[in-house]
Amino acid sequence: MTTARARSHYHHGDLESALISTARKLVKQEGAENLSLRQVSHDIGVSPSAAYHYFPDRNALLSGLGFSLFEELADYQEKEISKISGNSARAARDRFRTIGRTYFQWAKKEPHLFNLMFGDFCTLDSAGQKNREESRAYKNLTKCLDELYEFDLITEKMRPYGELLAWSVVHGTTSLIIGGHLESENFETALDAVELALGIKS
Amino acid sequence: MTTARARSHYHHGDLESALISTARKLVKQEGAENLSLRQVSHDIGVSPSAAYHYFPDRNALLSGLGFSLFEELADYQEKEISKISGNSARAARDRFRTIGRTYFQWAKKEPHLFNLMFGDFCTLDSAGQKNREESRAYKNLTKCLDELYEFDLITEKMRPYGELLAWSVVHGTTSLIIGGHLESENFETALDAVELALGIKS
DNA sequence: CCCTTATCTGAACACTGTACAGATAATACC
DNA sequence: GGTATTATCTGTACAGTGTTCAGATAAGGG
Repeated sequence: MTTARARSHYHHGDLESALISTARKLVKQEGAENLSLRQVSHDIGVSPSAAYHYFPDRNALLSGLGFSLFEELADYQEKEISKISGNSARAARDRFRTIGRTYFQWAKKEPHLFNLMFGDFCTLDSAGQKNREESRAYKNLTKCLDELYEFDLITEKMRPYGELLAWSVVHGTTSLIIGGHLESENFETALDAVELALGIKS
Repeated sequence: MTTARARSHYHHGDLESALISTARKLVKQEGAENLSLRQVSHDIGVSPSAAYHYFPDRNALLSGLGFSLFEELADYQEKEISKISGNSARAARDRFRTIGRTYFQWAKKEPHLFNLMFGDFCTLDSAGQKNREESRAYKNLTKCLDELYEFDLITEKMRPYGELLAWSVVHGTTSLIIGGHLESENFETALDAVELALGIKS
């Protein structure tokens, strides 16, 4: 019972995840709009039409990849956050900045993958699935802000705006920087602004 | 001396702007990634290779379109801002909100065009040109914030962050909403948050 | 061992971006 | 006004794309 590799060229064994992972490799290099289904198939060593058994069309493959990328981002965030232990106000603040920074750093390291996640490709059809995973990253943010509430680190009147302000600033600066409309240094400045706005760090 | 239309099918007369405007029409409908150069040429009634006299390749046409869209957005913003006359603090605040709202409304009305402007397509090669026009929209924001400074409507400590905070929140919420990750109502809430953060409206 | 079923192939179609040699018309010059 | 020059556009061609579908192949259950 070999798990993945098959000796014959027929019956690859794990085509679906092979499609996604080599699609990931190619999108990472060339961007989503330049992904060729034929190239994916060729790299795996399989016929061009084989993919159609797992994905109805090219967009579906990109959506599937996009979905897995939201998982990947959330995993990365959680891994980094878990490095900061402790129940202090200081630790809570560090975790807050880490949430934003991991978002940015991930995008900065994989701009093409980031653009896929928030571009036109996987938005339409698989929105349901995506939002579920997205909410994992969103829940990390929510949990972190709750922690700040508990330490009374956020101005009363700003509490209703915490998540929205933090997410939109982080996402906004990130995508503007990725798109070349803003310099990288601005990201930390923007994080400062958010902390000031929420009352942290005063 | 007819300006544009030529009677023969040769020598269209104003092919470059015809290419951009029908590209605009098609991108608006189908999105930038689905734009076909052949379709553009066909719609104009010209040979597929005619476009190559004005744009080295498909991306260059999209870049040219993207460039013109930044002008269009700035024009729209300025038109709406100019409707608010007066030198009062109230007018300054209205203009500030209008800057953000026009940005959002334009994107909401033309999501595909918005995605082209901030997507992968026109970022790389024509960055210089784009930034010049972009700065027109950015200057509108800067001027508006200066007005708010004059009326002493912005907290001292938040002044260095005004532009960055406003732009990133507006752009962030806009692109998240366009992408389907956030509901439209959140935009006005985000504007409220920015005003609160900067000290306006207190 | 055969037969059903999932999996993959191969050839085909319509379409794409792009290159290039040549046709066409506008323009400059005499 | 007629002619040469130049910018503009056509036509054909090529390689590559997404997608479809009939059929080949292997796996697994009876």
